[in-house]
Amino acid sequence: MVRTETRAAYREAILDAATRVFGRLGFQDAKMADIAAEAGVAAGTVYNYFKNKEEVFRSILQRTHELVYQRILVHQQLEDPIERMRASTREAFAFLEEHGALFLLYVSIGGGFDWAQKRVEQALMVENTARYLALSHATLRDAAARGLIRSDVSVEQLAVFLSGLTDATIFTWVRTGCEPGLRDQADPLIDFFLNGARAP
Amino acid sequence: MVRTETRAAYREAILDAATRVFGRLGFQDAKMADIAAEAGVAAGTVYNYFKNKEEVFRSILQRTHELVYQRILVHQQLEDPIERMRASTREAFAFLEEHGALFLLYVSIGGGFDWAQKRVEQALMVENTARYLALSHATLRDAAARGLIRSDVSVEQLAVFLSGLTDATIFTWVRTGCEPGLRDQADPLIDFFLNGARAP
Amino acid sequence: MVRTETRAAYREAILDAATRVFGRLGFQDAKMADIAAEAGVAAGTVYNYFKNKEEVFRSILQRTHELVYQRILVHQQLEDPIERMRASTREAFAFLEEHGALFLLYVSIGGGFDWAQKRVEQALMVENTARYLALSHATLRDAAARGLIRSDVSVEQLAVFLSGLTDATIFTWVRTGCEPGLRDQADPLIDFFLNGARAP
Amino acid sequence: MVRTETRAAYREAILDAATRVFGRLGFQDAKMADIAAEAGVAAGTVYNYFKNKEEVFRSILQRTHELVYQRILVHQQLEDPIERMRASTREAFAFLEEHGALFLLYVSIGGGFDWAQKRVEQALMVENTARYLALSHATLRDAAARGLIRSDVSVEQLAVFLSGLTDATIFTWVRTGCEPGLRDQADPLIDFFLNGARAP
DNA sequence: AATGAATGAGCGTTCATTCAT
DNA sequence: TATGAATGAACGCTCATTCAT
Repeated sequence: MVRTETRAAYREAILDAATRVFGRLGFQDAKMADIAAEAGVAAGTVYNYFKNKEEVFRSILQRTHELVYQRILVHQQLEDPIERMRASTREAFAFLEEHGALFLLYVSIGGGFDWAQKRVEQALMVENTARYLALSHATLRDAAARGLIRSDVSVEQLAVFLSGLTDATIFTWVRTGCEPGLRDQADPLIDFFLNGARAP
Repeated sequence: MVRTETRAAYREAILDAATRVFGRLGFQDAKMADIAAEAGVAAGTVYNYFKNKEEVFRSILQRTHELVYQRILVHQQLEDPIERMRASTREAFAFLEEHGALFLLYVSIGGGFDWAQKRVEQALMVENTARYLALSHATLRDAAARGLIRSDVSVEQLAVFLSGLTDATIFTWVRTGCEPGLRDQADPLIDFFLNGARAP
Repeated sequence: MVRTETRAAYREAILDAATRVFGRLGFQDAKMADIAAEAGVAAGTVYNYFKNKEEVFRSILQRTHELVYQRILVHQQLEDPIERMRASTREAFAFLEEHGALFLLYVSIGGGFDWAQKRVEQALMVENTARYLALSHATLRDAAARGLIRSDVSVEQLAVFLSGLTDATIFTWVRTGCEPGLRDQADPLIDFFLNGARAP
Repeated sequence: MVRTETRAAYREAILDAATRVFGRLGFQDAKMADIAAEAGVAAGTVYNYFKNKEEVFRSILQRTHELVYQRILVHQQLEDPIERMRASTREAFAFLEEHGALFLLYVSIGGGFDWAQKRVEQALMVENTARYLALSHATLRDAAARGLIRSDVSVEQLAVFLSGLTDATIFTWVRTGCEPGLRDQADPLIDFFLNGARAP
């Protein structure tokens, strides 16, 4: 039992360290030696827990997605779909404020990573993104059924827009230095999503 | 004069080649040898025109931004700010449809590239982004002044939302395989920007 | 006593496992982990019995040589030196048929192993080879004394030829897939050794 | 042209250096850095001429085999098959005396090299060995047809014996320090091959 | 100015060996 | 004494960049 706990602790420590290092340097510039040093273990030790650098990265991604997903999932029981949207967005923003570096990591997959052959990662991304989208679709469908949002635009299209607004807000937050207060932007975001820019 | 033209032609040829290669492989996986081969020149020749790999990348970015900016600039003379938005978005989408690979390149900067020290690129990105934003801000300010859009949300905030909608649309387009028709999504996008998701 | 027996049993089990693994992969490609796994013990355990990988190898060699030597020794009491040769060769071939892998191991020392500094192994080889040669020399000397073989060629030279014929036969046997029947080639070999290729 | 010559010269220089290093240290212990240093080039340069370490090795082997084969081939026009055997053996021994290190290299393939998966090398070996054997078979068949050697043993079997005698002689020569005089052992060897050890 | 080969620093990964439990 | 995880030195190979021609 102790063994198992120790192993798990090592694994987590390495993932934590890797998250910091990847967040600081990006996938390519992060060296396995950096990660090991940050975790306070020998270089070889990392390989006792992960097959290679890519798997370290993949594991962080998976762990993070799982975490965020679970936290968002909690709010899906809210009756009002609009409230569900607000709560989900707020939760996602809160998570980012707590784990700033993670986002940098998240973003870093968007591009340089595994461009061509190694679409594997992208597949993983897509799969995870799909889970979020499924929640979003369900909520929007519910809202449409209740007449709360327009039905002349598909929920898929609306979900794209909603995620766009969310991502843009996050990007801007990161660009402006991750100042506290991101989570307060959830409600204005949803308001805009609902009402648009047209003067009332 | 001929000299100058020849130099310019070489330069352009290399940038064209590099754009294709970066678009295909991403910054990290693209080798200088690949670029040289694609351009039909020797590896060393690339270094007669660009200091290093990074400068090749930077130059593509700059050239592209300039191109897009000029094409968007043309529409800024439109009287109606809403029309300006529509035209600008349409123009940006049209450009992407014509130069698909460029976007991949653009995206590739989002992440792995220049993560830490090399914030230089990001500065360049920010600068260019700022130019677009300035246009966007001006248009939105104009629209607000004419009472076409709400004034209880800052134009800066609205610009963020607008760019978010645009980016999300582009992302989705790329993810679904760059099928023709992106430019047709400009109007629905602006409509949504103006009206939001609320049932009318 | 039990202790000692247990230790000996462990040692033998590890050597057996190592013989299989070395035979399968060769010295370089065989990992200590492989050997430990094959023996059903932990990696560290191997080091309780052998100083290092090299000593494991050396021990196998020694054990094998001892075994073969003892089996060959039995036949040295035969009166007729020619019969002694036949019996010895037959015995060696029989051993190889029973322990195919061992030969692979034996061969694997011929080359990559211990090339430079590590001449130690070669010394051990030479020493063991010398024991076989001593038997061979004695037999040939006996045969020469009885006028059974020519005396115008030194027994040392004849022993070299005899071992060459033996090795070549073994090599060919290995190259053709270790098919059963090697031991049947002992007599034709000795016949050739005695009579040569000249048409009678 | 100069280019081609220069390239060829580099290639040869690297192969020469590699032959010395492999001969000194064996395949495994020879480092690419050693080879590069011995050749007086940078480590990376070796990779401009050979895909990897294995290919360097393979190339040496091939080059050597070709050389020896050509030298032996010259003597195949001799009328008398026995003379052909003598000349071929003498030629092979002469080559070894001139290129001592090569044999060590040759031997080093016998074992540690490419044990399991990498049977490729062995295939190459077998192929080259086959060429020598073909010559040997032809000569022996010729001798048998003329009634010079016995016909109750297959030429294939006799070729195995002949190569065994040759290899054993070489081995002994190497073991005793590569003293000059190897080529003088060709005739006694053939004599033994023909007459065997039986007292006349 | 173009060429294309030489350069060599740099890094992911392996695995024999050690050591705390 | 067995365990099995931690260790870290070692090395093949890549590729951006330089430079002689």
